[in-house]
Amino acid sequence: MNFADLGLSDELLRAVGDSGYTEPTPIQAQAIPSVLMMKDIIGIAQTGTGKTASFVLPMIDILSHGRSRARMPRSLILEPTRELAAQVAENFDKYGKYQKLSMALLIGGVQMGDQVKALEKGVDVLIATPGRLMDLFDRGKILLSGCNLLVIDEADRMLDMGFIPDIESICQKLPANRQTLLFSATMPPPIKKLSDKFLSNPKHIEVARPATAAANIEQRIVRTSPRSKKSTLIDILKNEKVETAIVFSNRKTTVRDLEQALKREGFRAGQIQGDMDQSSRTAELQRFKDGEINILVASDVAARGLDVKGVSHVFNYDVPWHPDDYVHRIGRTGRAGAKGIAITLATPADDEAVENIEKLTGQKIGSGSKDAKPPEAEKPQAEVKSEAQPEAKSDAKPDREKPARRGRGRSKPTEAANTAPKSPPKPAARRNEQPDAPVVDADDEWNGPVPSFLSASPGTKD
DNA sequence: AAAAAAC
Repeated sequence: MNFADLGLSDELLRAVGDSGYTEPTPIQAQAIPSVLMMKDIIGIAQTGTGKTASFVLPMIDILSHGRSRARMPRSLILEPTRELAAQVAENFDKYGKYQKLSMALLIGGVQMGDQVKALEKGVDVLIATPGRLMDLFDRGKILLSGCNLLVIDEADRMLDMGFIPDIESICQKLPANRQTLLFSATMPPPIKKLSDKFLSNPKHIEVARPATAAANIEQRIVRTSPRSKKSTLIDILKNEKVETAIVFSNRKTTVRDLEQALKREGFRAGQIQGDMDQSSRTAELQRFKDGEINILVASDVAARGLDVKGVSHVFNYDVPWHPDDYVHRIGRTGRAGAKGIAITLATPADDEAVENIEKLTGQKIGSGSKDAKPPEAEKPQAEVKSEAQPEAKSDAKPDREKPARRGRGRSKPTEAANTAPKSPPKPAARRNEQPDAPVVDADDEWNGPVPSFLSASPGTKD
């Protein structure tokens, strides 16, 4: 399977090729032809599966025909956090470079002026967080009646954040005959309801079981006490050769304190959390990507979706109270089949939270992937659902009009394109265009500059 | 228990 087989334009294929990709990930192979045929889609996939490109690529081709009109964007992408929205915008830049496309990034925390100006000129795609979008809409700056393509990304996260009423209200402002793509890592009932209400006859695509930890991430737990937590972390950071790490904490205040403490210890540390103004958030992330700092202390604002290349370690300074968050956090490392190490600091009070995580992932944290088999073994725990069929015979074609088929039935290990290949995990510094572990790979998500010591030059292949 | 998101 090759990108060229998916029905994309030459310009787009060139841009994709420039980025060093040749083979689509399973979700891309399944979604792209359908999106091009204007079908609705429900994609069950986490970030890191190549999900973003699965809608960005076909959208660029769809939008390259036709013209935008003032205040009437032609498509809309909704994202839960500002950083994710920015990340998607970067994808449009990267893959749309040979086509002319206008876009506006509508997120809070920044001046409205430029956003309004862009809207007035007319844009092909709007990438937005719900709050700012609603705000601008209420101010009469946006008409959504010409918006024929809607993407709801990270729907379950939107649910967590209480955005569903906003999403519903936005959906109702769009033309009824639009195309809608909904992506979610899980399908809790409210999301199911939402999709029943706002999607018509969607094609279901599921590429990875939600809430499984990737086999290439070595998970460790370190028992400690609340009092000695900080010194424990510092010891590990010093003794283990930690190249690049994201340190997650449950509280914004802890993030702040910890960043200070690490700096005092001489670490090149920075922070990202929601109490910082947007410019600082952006700047800190950039410093991390640039390699100016190598330790990013973060709240869960950075837990999902953010993909900075080459993060060697993830620390849970606090055990997350929702087991889902654990999976998302550790997914910031070990991408693309590279090895990653996730270290969780646990105090006795965290016992229950740890148990819940182990229940969810079906593996003991302490022993990580050690007690089982090496990552490249035949059947790692965190195997992708084998039902996702990258081969997709010709049923990428329109004939398939089954509604709500929750394709649970088949579990034929097909061609194995989506089961872990034999190849050994690639070193973290390697670029990859071929996910070994679809649960957490994805160079496609983040497109910004990368710490030079973390990544090979783009386009470099093994 | 927290975090995120508009002004």
